[in-house]
Amino acid sequence: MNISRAKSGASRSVNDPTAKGKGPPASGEAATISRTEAVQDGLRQAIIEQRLQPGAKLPEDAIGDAFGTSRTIAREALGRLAVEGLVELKPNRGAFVANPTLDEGRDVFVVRRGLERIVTECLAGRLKPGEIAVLRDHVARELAVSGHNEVESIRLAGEFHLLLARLTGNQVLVRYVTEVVSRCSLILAMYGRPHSSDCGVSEHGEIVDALIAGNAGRACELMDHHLAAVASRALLQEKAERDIRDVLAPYAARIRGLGA
Amino acid sequence: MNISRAKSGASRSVNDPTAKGKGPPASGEAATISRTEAVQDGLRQAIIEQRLQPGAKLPEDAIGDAFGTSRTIAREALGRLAVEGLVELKPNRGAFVANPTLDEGRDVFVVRRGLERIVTECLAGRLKPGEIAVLRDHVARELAVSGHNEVESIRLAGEFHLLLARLTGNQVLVRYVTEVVSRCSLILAMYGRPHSSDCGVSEHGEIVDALIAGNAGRACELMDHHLAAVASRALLQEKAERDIRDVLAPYAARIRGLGA
DNA sequence: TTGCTTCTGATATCGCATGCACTTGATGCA
DNA sequence: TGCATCAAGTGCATGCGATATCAGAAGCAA
Repeated sequence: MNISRAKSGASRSVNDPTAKGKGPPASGEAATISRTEAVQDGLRQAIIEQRLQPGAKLPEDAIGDAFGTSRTIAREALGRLAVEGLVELKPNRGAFVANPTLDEGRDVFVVRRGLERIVTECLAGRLKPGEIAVLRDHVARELAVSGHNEVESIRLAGEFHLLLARLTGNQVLVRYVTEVVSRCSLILAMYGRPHSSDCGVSEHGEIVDALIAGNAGRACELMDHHLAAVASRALLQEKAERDIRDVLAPYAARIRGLGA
Repeated sequence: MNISRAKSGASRSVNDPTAKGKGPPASGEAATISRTEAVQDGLRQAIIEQRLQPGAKLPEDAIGDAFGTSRTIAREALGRLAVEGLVELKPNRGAFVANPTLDEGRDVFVVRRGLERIVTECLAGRLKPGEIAVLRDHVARELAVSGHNEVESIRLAGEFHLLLARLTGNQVLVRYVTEVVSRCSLILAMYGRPHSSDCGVSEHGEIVDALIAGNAGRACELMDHHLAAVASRALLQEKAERDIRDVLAPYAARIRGLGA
């Protein structure tokens, strides 16, 4: 009844052409495909924020219900998230929140460092005054919430990197950086230390300075160190025992001890 | 009748788990989702080989018919190709083969150079004997067809870069490189000179040599020059007048001349 | 009357929901 | 422990309403 047709208010409101940020009919990836994208974005957010735990099952029915759409839309969104690497599709079994291994995490960070290096090279010395203002403002906001709003802090930190990517004007780069930042968020949530998973704000500021100065070499170096630091904070072995066998190993040992 | 159900021989044969190249059930992007992927691959190939001209309409019905599936599958394949950038989706209008502008082409090449730089850094000095043999063999095959089989030559050239990416073992990298190589193929076909759109084979050989020698710096330099050369050959203005307005401009001028 | 613009109906195709068959994993039973 | 039965949920095709484009008709100006 509530899904009788596109009259469901929630999904309709989403469908209205709100954020059409792109240039008019110019570049490739045209206007959003509405509902699928809405569900995709919602799920992505939920996964990144760990509202959906890694490994959690994502039944098409349940997602359709939750978003007020049919399984068709849910299914398509899941397919795209699978391409992004945030969801794992098991044939005939369904979709699950990705549960990346530590090695996969390392791979993602390797690619991210490479991509952000391109961003840095594209931007060094080419920032316009207005863009500089936006960046400075962003860093200031990061500084403001730093220390007393963990969630927002992490969100802004990711946003900083996306902002840089967008400033290149290179849509391909934007897409890839968006993807790896998402995946890194998930990986950080899984393996990072609870309270150090955000970027160092001061490092962001330094990077902006180097970009403005037009010192490409230094900017790249700073960015790379910055990401290396994030990665090393993220990819700690300590929380890497998500694998059930590792988690259960000590218990199993205890039991074996009893038996012996 | 022929689409009564999964009895259609063509699509079934495709569905059988043939190429499951990936490691068993290990990493993220699990087993292929069969039919959708088959259609996606078929369309991708057709686009890259220019059997489907840039800008050509891709109706769901027609694609479904062609592949012996329903619109559902065709639709999903088109959606994924849109994410890849090979297809453009216009809301309520349908799908079209991407028609990238020269600027978009440049963007893709920028990202490709960055990605392949990562590949090179990952590989330098770490190739195992078996892998070296595979690479040498591939270059030899490129040399063999070079000059008298344009199509195969281009295919092998792209394959060389994919091969390198795969050797890194980094699945994220593999996916991104695969995508940009596809898009570069399309761009080369659109804007490149007819007979120089393939990679220089000798350059491939040199890159392999540098990788084996473990000279990361030189390998990166070679790779970057190589791709810069490909890009410069590709992104010529001369064929950039695909935009109808540009193509017709001289004719319009003539008419205006008559009128005046 | 001729040519141009605008309106309206027809058609093709999309967006989405839903139904049916089939696979998979679970449960009960020998 | 091994096997048959069953339920849950995916995989896919298809139907229905919606939307955009196009052809032709009507209206209007020259």
